[in-house]
Amino acid sequence: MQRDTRAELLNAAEALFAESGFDGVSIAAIAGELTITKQALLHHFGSKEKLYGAVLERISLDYRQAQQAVLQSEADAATQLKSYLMTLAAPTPEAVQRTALIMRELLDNNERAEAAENWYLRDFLTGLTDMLRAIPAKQHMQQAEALAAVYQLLGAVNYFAISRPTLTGIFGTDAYQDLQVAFPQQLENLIDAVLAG
Amino acid sequence: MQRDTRAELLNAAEALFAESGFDGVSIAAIAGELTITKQALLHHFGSKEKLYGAVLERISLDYRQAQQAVLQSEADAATQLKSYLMTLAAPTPEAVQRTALIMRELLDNNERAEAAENWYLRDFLTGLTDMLRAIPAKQHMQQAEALAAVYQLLGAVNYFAISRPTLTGIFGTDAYQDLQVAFPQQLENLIDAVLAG
DNA sequence: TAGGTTGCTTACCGGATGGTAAGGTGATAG
DNA sequence: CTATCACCTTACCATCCGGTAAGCAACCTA
Repeated sequence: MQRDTRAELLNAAEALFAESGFDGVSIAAIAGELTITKQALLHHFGSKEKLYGAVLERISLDYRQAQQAVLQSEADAATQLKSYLMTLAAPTPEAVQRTALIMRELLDNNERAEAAENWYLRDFLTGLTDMLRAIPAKQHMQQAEALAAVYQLLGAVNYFAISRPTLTGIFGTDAYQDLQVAFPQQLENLIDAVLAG
Repeated sequence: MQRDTRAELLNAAEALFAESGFDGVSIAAIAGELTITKQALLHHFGSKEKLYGAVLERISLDYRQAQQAVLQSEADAATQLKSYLMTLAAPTPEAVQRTALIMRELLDNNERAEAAENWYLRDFLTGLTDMLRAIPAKQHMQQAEALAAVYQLLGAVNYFAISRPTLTGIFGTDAYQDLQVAFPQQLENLIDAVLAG
């Protein structure tokens, strides 16, 4: 399979899985995005589950790479972690899409527990806790404490990202504009408060 | 329809919708939980969408009632908000279930945008922002700022709640036990840091 | 006792789903 | 020139889905 064909298929699958979930999308719908038949898609990926796995794998790799890039900057540990979290909070469509997909994965992990995929997330999470514990004031933290703290920061970032449709529905698009301005400011406050404490 | 029959049906539907999502559950599966036929369930609720709506409605009502209960306590505003958030973080199966269902709703709201359901969440959210702005040190906050801050706290609480399967899969059940102990401690730190700032 | 309502049942349906089987086409390698 | 292989097609299938139609027994009411 051609490199870019595969990438385009993964792009389409990622977008649709993020939007409607594994059960909410048919492979025919994914194939239709690129005017390919359902059977051609199955030919490339074998099954719907494997396609979904390939999407997850690509995301985890990208996440890890972004983490490594931040780690190689010259800034101190606290600044590195903060800037990485602010990057995750960027409201670009691609970032929001992936946030949604990961959240769906967390929710669905009960039933479709593909242990294999977890290992990618493991690196991502331990990378974050390492970043936190690299901060001088936080070196006393136990592994569990650091992970809990990191998880709370992730939640603070990600929960808002997936709520745009609901929030605009409730408060209107104008109010949501204000929210989009206020959110990163408040997030900065929160991160500073946590990292200083 | 009998009161308790309806409640039992809603219980079963709530559990299954939370576990597998709207598309991941068939009405036959829900009916099977109470050993009645799919058609009996349809007879009571009309359609799958309406059943789902009834589940959401009951949850929102309960959320609002719990909020009102906290508001009628004698404690100061900061303590009220904090104790309410800690209540939301309680890892009881029922609370986790509802957290998962609401999160799925946020994710699916794109396509199945039933505007009606949003209004229940609206009261819940404005109730929270009111609680925040009742704190003397926070009365200067704009509506959008308060909502953003509240949303971050909600995310910090809820993201962890739905991640148990994934986290136990990655780190094992023993490590997850430690996490469950560390989480509320860190959460208390975080809430204190935010409310004091 | 007649009529309506509630709470179910069995029977059925059209459509969509994930997946299989088999065949064809064009490029590439021996 | 021929064999292989990647890539894609049409044809087909068993299964499950949400929803409709019609009927039936129990019960309440007039």
